[in-house]
Amino acid sequence: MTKAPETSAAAIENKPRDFIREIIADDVASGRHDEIVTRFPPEPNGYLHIGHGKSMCLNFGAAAEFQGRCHLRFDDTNPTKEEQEFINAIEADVRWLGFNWGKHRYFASDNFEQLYAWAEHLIIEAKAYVDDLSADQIRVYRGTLTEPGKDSPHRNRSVDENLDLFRRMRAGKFEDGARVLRAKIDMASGNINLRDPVLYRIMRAHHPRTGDAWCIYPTYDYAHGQSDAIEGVTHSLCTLEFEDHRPLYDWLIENLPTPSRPRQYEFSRLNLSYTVLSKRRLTQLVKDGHVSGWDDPRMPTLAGLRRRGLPAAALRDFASRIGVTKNDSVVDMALLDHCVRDNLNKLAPRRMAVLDPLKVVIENYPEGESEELEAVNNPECDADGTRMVPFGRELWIERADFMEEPPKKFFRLTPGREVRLRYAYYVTCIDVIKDARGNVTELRCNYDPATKGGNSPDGRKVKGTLHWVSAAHAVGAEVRLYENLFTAEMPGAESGDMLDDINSCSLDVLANCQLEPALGKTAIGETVQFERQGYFAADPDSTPERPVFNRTIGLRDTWAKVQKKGG
RNA sequence: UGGGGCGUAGCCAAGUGGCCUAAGGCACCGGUUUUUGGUACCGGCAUUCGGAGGUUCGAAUCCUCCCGCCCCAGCCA
Repeated sequence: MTKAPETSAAAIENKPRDFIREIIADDVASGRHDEIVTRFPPEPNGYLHIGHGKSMCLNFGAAAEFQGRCHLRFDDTNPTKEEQEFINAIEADVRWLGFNWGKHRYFASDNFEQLYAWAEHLIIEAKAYVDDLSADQIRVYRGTLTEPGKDSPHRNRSVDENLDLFRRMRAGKFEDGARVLRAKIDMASGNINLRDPVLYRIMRAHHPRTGDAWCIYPTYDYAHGQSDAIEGVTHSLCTLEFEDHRPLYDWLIENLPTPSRPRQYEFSRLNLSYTVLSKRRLTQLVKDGHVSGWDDPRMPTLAGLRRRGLPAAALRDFASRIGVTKNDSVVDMALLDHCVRDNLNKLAPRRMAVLDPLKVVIENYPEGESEELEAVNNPECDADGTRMVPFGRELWIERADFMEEPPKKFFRLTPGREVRLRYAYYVTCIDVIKDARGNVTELRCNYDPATKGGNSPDGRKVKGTLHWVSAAHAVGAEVRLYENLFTAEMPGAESGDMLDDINSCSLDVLANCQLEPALGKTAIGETVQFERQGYFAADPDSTPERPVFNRTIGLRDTWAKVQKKGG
């Protein structure tokens, strides 16, 4: 059930599935490159989310389809925000999603010495200069969106003076922020990125990779394209907001003696309804404690989705379904849900678990006895075989599966009605026990021994089939039910503050769930189907005595829809 | 008001002048099967492509104008 066959089929047919692959296919056809090389370039300042997943599927996927390679490159040019913890987490997430960078793991910081040398080259060519203006002054000189900027008074320093100043910047002779190196392009350009962009800034910060070797650091614009060129990247794919950086990307490549000529192409970033995907906002959710951490199962981070129980293959399937374009779009969360159900339906073992238990006593079943009944592990996969499930006189069923006064289309248990207990027997409710306040506390039923396994020899039919757990054998557990983190499709769209749309009911912890015995041995991270309810993944918080499950996603529930319609 | 992009159904998205009275998927609505009210299967769901003109025998695809939305004024990426 992996997606690999589909991917290779697409590669064999060599059918571009989006405009990026079309560009690559054209370049392959024209023989522009010997080998296609892409790169996935995260900054290690946070955890990867599903939007990065889309990017990885594009970069690693397209490279593989064209027999090329994809590098993992950390864009680590700002040591004030980057941490080793994030580097480790990112690598784990890329691997989990199913991608392999082989020996091609790079850091922009690997290139610091070369980047510095090229900066001197620009200075010597009179294409870069050291500016003494403060950050505030530079902003003023930059002009506005509609008004051109003004040249800095230091724009026409001599090459020698610039070289000297820049060397002293590197040598730590100046305070943080005292000077910057700027490209000398065009202060009147309509494109603000071309108004003498900053290439280097002075920043005394400990870098996770280079430690304290540097006190000047290159900016993204200066480091990124040159790192692409050094690595031999042919297609540098990024999101739309970098579109107007492309002239600068090209300017630098054209004015530097780089070993190759990469090209940048832009596609639209992923937006998903009912969640947020900006690193700034995800960081805020974590830091302000609205979630338990980066791997909270409600988070759209890869770590969160993994803990929630989403299979990596479902995420890859999702990526291929949403496509790659330049349209601003918001993908319906329902599509992700569908991909998850589709994958898990084929692969997840079936088990029985009662989330909200109601006691049932089978009056005509002998006291103190029990038996084992055969249950199918996965009707979608015969090879998964069967298992034995214990049955006894006292059972747990789902409270929602009984109604004393049922509405018209309620097919489940009700006084006097016969239903099937899945893989067990037909039972009929003969009495309802209540407490002083009138709450149902227990059901008394009779079973028909001739219906063992769940079929009646006389061919009589029942409308309802219920899941159940033998009370004597049940394993107690905690189950965590999740909903979307936000109640609005686009959090914060109305008020400007996403917190106004946060869903206060996004987590519901059920402490008294009863599971069939086999569930007590579920491996952490494994996702199973609780029959008739949904898919659930064993959480790392589980202990041998008490498993904890996260609801990955519920089964489609047409009964809930019927109920809703009925009133 | 400068620069750069984008507009095909509720959502995503094919389409690159004639086979488009516009693929496919999600969602939704019907129905069949069913020991999961799950799955699977069948059927429905844009005479119309942001709008208006124009070119053409013929336009979602070409041209013109207009409208709407997104991004850019970090020494963030």
